[in-house]
Amino acid sequence: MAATIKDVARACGVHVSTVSRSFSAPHLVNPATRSRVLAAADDLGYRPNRAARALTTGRTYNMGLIVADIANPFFPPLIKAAQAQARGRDYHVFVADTDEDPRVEEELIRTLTKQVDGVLLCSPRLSNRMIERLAEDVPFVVVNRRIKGMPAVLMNVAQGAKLALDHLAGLGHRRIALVSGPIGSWTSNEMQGVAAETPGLDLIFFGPNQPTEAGGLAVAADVAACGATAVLAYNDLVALGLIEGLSAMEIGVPDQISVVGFDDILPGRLNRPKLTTVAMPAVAAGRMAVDLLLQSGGEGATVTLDTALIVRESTGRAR
Amino acid sequence: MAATIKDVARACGVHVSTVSRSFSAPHLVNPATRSRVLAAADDLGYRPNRAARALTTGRTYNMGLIVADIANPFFPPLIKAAQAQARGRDYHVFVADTDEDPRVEEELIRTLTKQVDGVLLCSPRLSNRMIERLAEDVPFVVVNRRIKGMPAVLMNVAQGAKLALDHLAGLGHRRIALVSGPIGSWTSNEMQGVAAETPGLDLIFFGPNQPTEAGGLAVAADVAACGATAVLAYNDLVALGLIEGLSAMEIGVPDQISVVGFDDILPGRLNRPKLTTVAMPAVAAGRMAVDLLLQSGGEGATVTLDTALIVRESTGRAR
DNA sequence: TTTGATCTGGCAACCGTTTGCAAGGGAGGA
DNA sequence: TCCTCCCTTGCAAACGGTTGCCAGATCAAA
Repeated sequence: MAATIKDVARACGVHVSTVSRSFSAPHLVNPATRSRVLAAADDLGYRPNRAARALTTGRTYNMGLIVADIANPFFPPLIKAAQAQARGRDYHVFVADTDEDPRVEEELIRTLTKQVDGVLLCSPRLSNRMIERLAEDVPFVVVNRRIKGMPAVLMNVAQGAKLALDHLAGLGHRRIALVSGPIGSWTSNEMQGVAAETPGLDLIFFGPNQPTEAGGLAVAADVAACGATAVLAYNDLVALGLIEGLSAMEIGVPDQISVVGFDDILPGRLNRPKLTTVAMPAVAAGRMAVDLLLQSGGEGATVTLDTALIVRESTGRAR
Repeated sequence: MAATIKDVARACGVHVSTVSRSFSAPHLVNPATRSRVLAAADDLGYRPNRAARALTTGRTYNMGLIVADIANPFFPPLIKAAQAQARGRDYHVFVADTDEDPRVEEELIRTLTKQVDGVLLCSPRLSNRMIERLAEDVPFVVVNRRIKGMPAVLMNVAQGAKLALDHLAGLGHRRIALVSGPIGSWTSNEMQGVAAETPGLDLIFFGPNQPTEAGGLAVAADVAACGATAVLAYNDLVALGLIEGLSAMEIGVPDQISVVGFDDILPGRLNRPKLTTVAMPAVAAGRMAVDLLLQSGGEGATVTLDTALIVRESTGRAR
């Protein structure tokens, strides 16, 4: 159907290798010949078959980007940043969603392995062991996970959590609920770690939870019952679900309970009350991850990006 | 590095073709031989190279899914549905985002062409002519666009717009602002068409606009100034931006202006006031599009899915 | 035992492209 | 005029698989 390198070669009476070189090693072919080839190629609408090329070169100029849940508004800005960055390097990004299911994640990685030069693993749910094993077949860069010897882009969650807790403490909150995320989440562990070592706080842990609005909605009653005057939520979706649940119980935010989220996603900015949250550098992370993958070729560089507290309307003085 | 079909063949003393057949044509090989092959393959961690396989078979078992903007919460549910459906058919979906840029869209399609068996084009921004031309190289299914002879999944926007306008008319609104989307948007045209032929309405058109919160924010002042008592927005993001802009001007929604959106995305459900909107069947559309692509192989079936009006808090009686 | 049908597995060509090697030709130096 | 050397191009193998064809083996029926 579509024109191949042979068609082009035949059309201008040269060998296929000359056509090939006209594209990938122009200095090896006579300028006059080359322009004839290019003209013929253009005429026939020829475009090199990247998959076939990859077979011999070993480079696909594709990279995979695996996220737990595209529907979580935290990811799209990261994805877009990664795609834009990759495009600038003549790479294309294939995005896939695992539905928060480690088995799907593994299967996806295995499938992708041969079709990409590397994979960006965002907030993976697989075990470190499994990730290390899979890394033998294809280079990884992990985002929001620390794995020994593997290039990683981390967001300074500990810093953000500390900022948030200080903010709450400054408003007079002592008894604080910590609504964590799914099992295997590095972010969740970081948050809990910082909280646990902050002195003078009376913490109540809730988890694991789905990292979604539904997850927040589901724990709202428990949180309300535990007597906390403030909540630190795993992410903004959870925080929004929580606020939704609380207001359904006629519990005002921030009048009766203050809520802080993580991520700084769009719905949080539009919500009433507008959500106080720890902003995660998703765009920078997407860009960084691509650069790391393309540069390092697997060396274990780790980049940590700063987070920032954005105070809006969902936090107030403790009663 | 990774094991190839040759390694497996050598490991159990058979020819590569026997290994190949053990996977892709089991009935042609002796069960005993086959289990030896499978054991050796498992042992070596062999997985067929899909790209290489595609070279001879012409089938990649991949499909592309191109959207204008992943960050628009309308798309993720559609993407997830498509991925899930495809997974069930042993297909994988590569998602890519065009940043609302037709040139990026074209480039992306060209790149994808050889690496996938077909492409799902969601709300494309390319011209019909260009899409028809590209369709010569790879089968398409378009979502939310009608192109002669090309399989399509449409959402009944006209129906939804009519529902919304009737709702507003029933609340006593006569002067209604229509805030449209980007140029080339089929959805936008459908909306305008229905509105224009609805009698007894005093319509003011605003457009084209970016299909985002920023787009809504940008026209808020004009909409406020035009004297309309109600607005039909291109999508929920625009509606939310509009509400944001209006409330910054101390104009209450729905007290002074009613707002209806399109899509029914999460932020709209969480927003205060909760957004009245026309729900689009994104999940069904994602599933349908995959089925159409896999069945038809390019025949021009068209599926139209119903929409529904969801009345929440952003619409009220006209003053 | 012969015949023929049915299985099974090897051989080799092919998919579209790249790339090391070598051959041909022209130019420049001796 | 002859010899190098470089530039340009063709040849063929390779990448990792699939598949049509053929030959040998097996087995049941005659």
